[in-house]
Amino acid sequence: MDDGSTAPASPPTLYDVAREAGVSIATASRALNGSARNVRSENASRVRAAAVKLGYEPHLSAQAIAKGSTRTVALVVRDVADPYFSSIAAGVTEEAQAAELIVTMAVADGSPERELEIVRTLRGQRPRAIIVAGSRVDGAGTRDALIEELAEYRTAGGRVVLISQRDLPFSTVMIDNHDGAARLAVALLGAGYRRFAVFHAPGEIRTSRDRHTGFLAGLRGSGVPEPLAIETGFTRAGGYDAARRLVERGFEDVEAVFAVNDVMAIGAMTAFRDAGVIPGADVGVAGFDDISSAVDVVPALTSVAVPLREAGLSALRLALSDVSHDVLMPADIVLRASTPPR
Amino acid sequence: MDDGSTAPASPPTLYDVAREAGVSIATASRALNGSARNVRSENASRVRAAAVKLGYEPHLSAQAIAKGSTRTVALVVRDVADPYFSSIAAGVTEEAQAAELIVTMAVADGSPERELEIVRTLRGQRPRAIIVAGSRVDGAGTRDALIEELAEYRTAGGRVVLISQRDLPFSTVMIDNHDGAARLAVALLGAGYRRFAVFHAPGEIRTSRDRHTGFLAGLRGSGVPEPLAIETGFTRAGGYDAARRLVERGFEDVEAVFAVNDVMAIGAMTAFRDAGVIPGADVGVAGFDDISSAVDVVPALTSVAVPLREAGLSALRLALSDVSHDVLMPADIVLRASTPPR
DNA sequence: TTGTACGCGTTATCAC
DNA sequence: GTGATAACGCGTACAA
Repeated sequence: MDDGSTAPASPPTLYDVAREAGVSIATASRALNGSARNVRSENASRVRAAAVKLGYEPHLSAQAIAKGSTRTVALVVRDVADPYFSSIAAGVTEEAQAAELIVTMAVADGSPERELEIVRTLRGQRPRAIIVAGSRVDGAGTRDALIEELAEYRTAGGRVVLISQRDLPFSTVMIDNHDGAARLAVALLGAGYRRFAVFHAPGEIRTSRDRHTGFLAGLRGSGVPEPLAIETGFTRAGGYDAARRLVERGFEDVEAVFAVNDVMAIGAMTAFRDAGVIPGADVGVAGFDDISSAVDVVPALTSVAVPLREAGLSALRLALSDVSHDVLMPADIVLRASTPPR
Repeated sequence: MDDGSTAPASPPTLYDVAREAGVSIATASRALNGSARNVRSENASRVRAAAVKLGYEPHLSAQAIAKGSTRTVALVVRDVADPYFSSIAAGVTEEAQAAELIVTMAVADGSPERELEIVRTLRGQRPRAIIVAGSRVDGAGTRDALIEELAEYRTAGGRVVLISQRDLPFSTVMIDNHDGAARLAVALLGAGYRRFAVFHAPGEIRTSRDRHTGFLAGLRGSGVPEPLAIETGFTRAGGYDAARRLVERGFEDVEAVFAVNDVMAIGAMTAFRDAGVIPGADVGVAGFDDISSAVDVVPALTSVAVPLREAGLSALRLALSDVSHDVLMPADIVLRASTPPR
């Protein structure tokens, strides 16, 4: 077919290495992988030399199929560019490197269908574990389908770990959304705030809902009026938009805003300022997650600190251990200048 | 060996599906993978039914070894949690999903040795392409080793694409660091600034060096004094620290600071403020990258916008195309309140 | 249209 | 210690 001028250039195989070293393929395998130390050292070094000379690198797929197991873990997140998920991803990859595992990452983009499809393809990789970081959305048949897919994966010997809320029957690294938000509410009450608005995402997003209801729970019994709820996107743009709408509506009846995550809160702060409203002075603002930029914004953002990187670390550790339980990541309230005492 | 109470639970294979459907393994393969449409539709549906019933998912490693190619691309970054890299990663994964490719990600953590080691293991995956996002560091033998490793991968049929500067002999998506910084310098001169400090990273970091020298080049001929150069880390903490040092030293002779990336600039702004120095008013601050938080910081940060996500998209597209050339991502100066005209 | 059989690169089980 | 050789799960000539 080809004119054959250039070879198809396929990578060297173990067979090539063995031939180069003048030994059998079996010996070459042993020398390189060394499941047993029973190779004459002279031969071993010849093989190693041949390997580097040829630029040989073992074919992981071939190893996987021969050994019946991979050194791969799969991670699915909603959006890598979001600091929330990239922090988790950083934790997972860090722990993976330590365990000499390769991590493959997929982005669900907030779509349950996409998420399901991703888990399906990922299963084909036969990864040691699949870690799904909180893009979970309630309702729809996709939820059951996802459960089934993950369950099949598990019965086939895979480990699955979820990060966020325990709303699916799998080991999960839980973020203390409800209680964290409740304690934030109490802290804000303590700072003298009594009239609130909550910027939240649509109800199918579990994380948003838990933080929202948690906040309300924290307020309960204090006698403060029911917070104004403004629904918007779970993103910076969503926060910006909600704040803009709040200003247009008039915000005389709200002293502080709780946005269910920091990027929303930060977007809201900018929107406020763009509208001539000074965050911290004219209106308090609080978020959730305590992403790193929370301290670089002005005024510094009150938030609920969640050890995201550690959550990633624990998730993989949990996946690799053979016990199956849950882990709760603590949430710490951190009051900053965006909610000065009043 | 085992008491056999619970089966080892290995995933169903194509063979199981074939048996369940009452056809040969070849027919099953054809029905599911469908390289040709020559399967009686009745059989085809039986096979598909059997597949879903058994929860079958093709073993990607087995397919890879049988077909001789994977549907995988590898991405190596310095730090996922850094918005610079996570934006690139977002672009790469987005394009990958579109091409139905799985992306495996590794973190080099700023260590050339680690980077080399990563590329080596990644080669074992036999990915379609390896994309290395600018953690390149000059000097040391690791550079040549990396070149050789990537070259071997390429001659073995792999595609390699670099993101950042064209300092290695491979297709690269170039960020216009030098020229962007030069134009920023000109813009700042135009805004009336004449005495500068530059916060830069150690010289081995190419990106930092290029932006630094580019800035100096932009100043050249204008007759302004040589900028004060402060070396620090390439991170937010580095920026914070540099600013602190500058304040301690006294900054009467500097009107504006150019930090070679935005996270450094943002860290610097916070440090200035912590020291009672108002960014924008007492000292101008400019960064590079135009990460999303640049507009959420106060005052909004002057920066050089680089389409990072697009860089990721192009990188993968370039890797998949069979031409081998370079792509230059434009850099746009965006003047904001952190460098008001004076 | 379908099934048999071989090959992909590797590990593991044997004999030697 | 070493070398054949049979797996591993799948694709695909080739023959039927």
